[in-house]
Amino acid sequence: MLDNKEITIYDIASKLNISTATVSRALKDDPVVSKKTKKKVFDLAEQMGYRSNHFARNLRSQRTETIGVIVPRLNSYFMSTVIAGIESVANQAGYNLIISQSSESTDNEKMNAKTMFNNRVDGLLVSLAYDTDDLSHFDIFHKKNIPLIFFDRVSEHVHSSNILIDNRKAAYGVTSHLISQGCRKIAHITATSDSNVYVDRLAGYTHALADHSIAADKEYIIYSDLSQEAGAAAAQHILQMKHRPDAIFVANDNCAVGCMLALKQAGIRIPGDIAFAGFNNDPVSTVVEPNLTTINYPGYEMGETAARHLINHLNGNASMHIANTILLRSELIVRASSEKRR
Amino acid sequence: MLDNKEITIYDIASKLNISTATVSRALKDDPVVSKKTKKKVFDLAEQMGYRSNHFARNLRSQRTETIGVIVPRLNSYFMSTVIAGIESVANQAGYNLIISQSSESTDNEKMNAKTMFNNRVDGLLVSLAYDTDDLSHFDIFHKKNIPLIFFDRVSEHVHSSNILIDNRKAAYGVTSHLISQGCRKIAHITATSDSNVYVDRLAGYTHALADHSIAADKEYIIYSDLSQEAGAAAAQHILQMKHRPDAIFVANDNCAVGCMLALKQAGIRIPGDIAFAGFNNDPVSTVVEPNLTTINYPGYEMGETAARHLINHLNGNASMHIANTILLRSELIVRASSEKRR
DNA sequence: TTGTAGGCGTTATCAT
DNA sequence: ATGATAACGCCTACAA
Repeated sequence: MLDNKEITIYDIASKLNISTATVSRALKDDPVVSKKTKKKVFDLAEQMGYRSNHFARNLRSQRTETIGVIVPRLNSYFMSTVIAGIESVANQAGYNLIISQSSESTDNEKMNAKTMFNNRVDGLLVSLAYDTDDLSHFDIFHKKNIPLIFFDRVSEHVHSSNILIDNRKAAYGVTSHLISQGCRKIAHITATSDSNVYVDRLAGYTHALADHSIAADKEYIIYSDLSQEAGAAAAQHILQMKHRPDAIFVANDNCAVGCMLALKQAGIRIPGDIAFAGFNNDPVSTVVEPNLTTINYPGYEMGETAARHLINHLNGNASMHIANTILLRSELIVRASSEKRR
Repeated sequence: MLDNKEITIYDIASKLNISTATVSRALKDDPVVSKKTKKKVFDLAEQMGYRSNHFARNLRSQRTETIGVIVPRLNSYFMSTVIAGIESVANQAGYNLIISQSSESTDNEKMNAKTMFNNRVDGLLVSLAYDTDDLSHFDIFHKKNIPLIFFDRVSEHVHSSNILIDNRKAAYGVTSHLISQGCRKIAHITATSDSNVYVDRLAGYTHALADHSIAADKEYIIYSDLSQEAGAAAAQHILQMKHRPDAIFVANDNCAVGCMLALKQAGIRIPGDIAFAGFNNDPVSTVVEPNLTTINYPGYEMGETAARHLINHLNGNASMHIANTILLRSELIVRASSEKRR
């Protein structure tokens, strides 16, 4: 038995012989309505299976209670963790999430942004695609005063906040750690991307070398797409180098693992011949043998922070302009892959 | 400079001295409108920065172009892959996604369902929480004729479709494979859950043993929460068993990996002493050594199928009642962890 | 081919 | 404490 007829406040009002205005007020617990009336309204609404119509409400109130999320990929450990964090905060605060992925394509990102805009999200959380440099597709949000927060893959945009970790510092720490283990010929595998994430990690690596008076060698900077397969390919390249590195710092764990496995297969001992460090603290880092030294990247917390920051702003509880950039703490986790001395 | 004033079809109509009806029709490319008028409308709309108001439209049309998704957890490899699949199809078809996680709690699931209902999703895709057995919180959807599709963690509900793999058959295949490798004392690590997923895998395991005239031993069925830590704990249990198994089939890869690592640490050789098989084809399965034999679970495809199925139904292109259950193909991937003979 | 006008369900403003 | 009523922006009979 289907009852497709939706109950509206008119139905409740007419049954109770009161006005829709009173019903509307009662339903939102307006203190101006008498307790008696409220109870009658609540009970009847419950009994008739009333549900409020968000669209009518949004149409009136010009708010949607919806947050848009655009990420490069949904199916990575890191990103799904971030999204779990966002969801938990948003859900608690009564906000809905609409989520889309750019698949690392700036064109998709533009379309996604437009969709979000047309859906009139109250605010937007974005992690940029690999090679997005022009941010003009986000201008419309600023024009309509819709708050925009970038996380992880961020970009300097005058009117938006950024939430990220200090990639430079983290990479500096990793590299220094490798140096402290006696390594001098340290390679770095990074992405062919201008994203802050990889640029900053490279900068941290470079600075650490310089601070320890180790000459930088261009040959030791290897560009890839950071996939596990790319790690294996990088391994082949490394095997053929004249001056093999004695340590490799990879910009993410997945790629590090691919590289490690391939080198091991070729008879290289880790960390004996080559020490290893990754980035992210992905689950694979505790599965690969030896376990991978890495940076713990607090994805869940980043999601929570981004969502909370945005919602606070929407509620007028905090000004987004004050905290233009929020840096989350990250930490070095030393595991066997880099312990040459113990 | 902010312009918060929204452009409506009224603005366009009055500027062009035509009616809103014509503008509305032109905007949706109604063939009844003259090309000339259409062009004028399009151009002006573009120029004025018009965007249609979904809420007004939804309020009229009683549709939302939104699909709700409820999953137990967002941050697992499998689930994020499924969601990526859903997103790609939904986005292509012009549907939005609103996503929430039950965190394996039936209470959360109920709240999520209610939220989805109040948001008037056009349809709902659900993977059930660990211990949901009563499905009455989904009755409201059926009452309003809102299509509901379960995937992976499903349940027999008269009015909904299920999309899953044949867990029983897959588990039967895994177990038979282990038997073919010469194993006779095969343990199974599963979840303390009545979910079809684990019940069916257990059934497949049991049947395979029976079909090969191997006596089932209750001691060989180990219950856990299937986390990596639980795998390690199971390993301790196994080490203390009088009659140690010579093979272990674990209901997911994560837990299998945790168990393998702990056993290896204790000096057990894999597959020599104990062969291993998991389930899901999670990335860790190709990182652990030896690589883990597993079942390839087509998560992305499952997401695509679920979304496509739902959208077809919403568009009236296919009846959901015809295909009440859709089984996706899964396949055994044999890797070193189970190859006793080669 | 275009226009008129009513209604989708809610909320805010003004009265009472 | 409650009611009447006008928006919110769009769509679609029906009329012209």
